[in-house]
Amino acid sequence: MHNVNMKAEQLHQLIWMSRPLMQAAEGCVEDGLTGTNLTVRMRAVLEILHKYGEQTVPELAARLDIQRQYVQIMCNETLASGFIEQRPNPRHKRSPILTLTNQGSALIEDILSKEMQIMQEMSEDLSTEDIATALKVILSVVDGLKKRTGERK
Amino acid sequence: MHNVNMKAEQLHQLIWMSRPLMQAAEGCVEDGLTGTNLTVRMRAVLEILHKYGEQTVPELAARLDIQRQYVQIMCNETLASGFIEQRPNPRHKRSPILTLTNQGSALIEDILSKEMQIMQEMSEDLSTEDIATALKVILSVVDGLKKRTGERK
DNA sequence: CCGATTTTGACATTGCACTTGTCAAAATGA
DNA sequence: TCATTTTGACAAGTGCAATGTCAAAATCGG
Repeated sequence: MHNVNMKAEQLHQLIWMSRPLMQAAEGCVEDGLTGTNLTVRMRAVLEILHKYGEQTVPELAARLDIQRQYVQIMCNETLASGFIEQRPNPRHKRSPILTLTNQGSALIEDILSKEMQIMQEMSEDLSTEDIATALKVILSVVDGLKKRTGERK
Repeated sequence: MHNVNMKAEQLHQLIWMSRPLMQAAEGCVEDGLTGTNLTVRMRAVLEILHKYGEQTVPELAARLDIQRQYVQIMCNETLASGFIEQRPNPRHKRSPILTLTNQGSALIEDILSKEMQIMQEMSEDLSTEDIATALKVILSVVDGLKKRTGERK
């Protein structure tokens, strides 16, 4: 009984660390972007393109889970700075496929490798099992929260 | 070596779950607020006052880690709706102490207990140790990221 | 006690990260 | 072929803040 409450309270505490965690992460990323002419949201576009390959704006929007209109703006900015380019889309003539330019590809790889180095440094303090456990718990919590949202609708 | 990279990648994945986690958490909280005339930020004011006791606006701002000017607005809204009230501050005559009204106190207790019930349900799938481990990892990561931010300055 | 500094509340402005709505061209599907 | 959907472009609005400024009040150092 008391044990149950302790679990619940720790879970509560864990969940509300998500905001500080996000802020710390974004701050760190932003730091790594100084001198690159990239914004955080342009970096996000490059990262998805690098990870999942070339794709259209609506596909990116689905992946990022934000409105396509806004993703369009992000992508137009990124296009303007030359880190991505458009390629004709055989499947849809109005919606070109976005791909990394050589410059964009080199840049995102450099950024990601520097970020990975930070990850490695930080993971030195932690065991493989603990990290895996933490990830598992978080995935489970996100899932649980989502299931419980909007269920009254 | 390969192990090191796996740790780093899992950590990376964990960190970028913070946004979905936060959104899911806030969505769930918002759900629990329907019908209460409370907004998420008013709830935050009530929660801090409930947890740490009566205090002034600047103290609240420090606790929430946001600008006092904005906290002022949040508190004025909460004052207007009658969930908190002002009490003269013996230590500072311009800065009244904010305290929960009976109504506010009952409301936040009700909200928190409903939230705790959700926490308990979710924690059923997870062991006490795993939750503790996850919390430990997250605290460590937040700490590590913060240390590495702005260090070039 | 006094003058300099700090704290506080109030108000105004601005920025950011999105969402929402609309339109027209184009593409798709029945 | 014709109704529906997709897409890019554009406009407007929203929520959550940060930032700047002011004046009254409070505090602090001598």
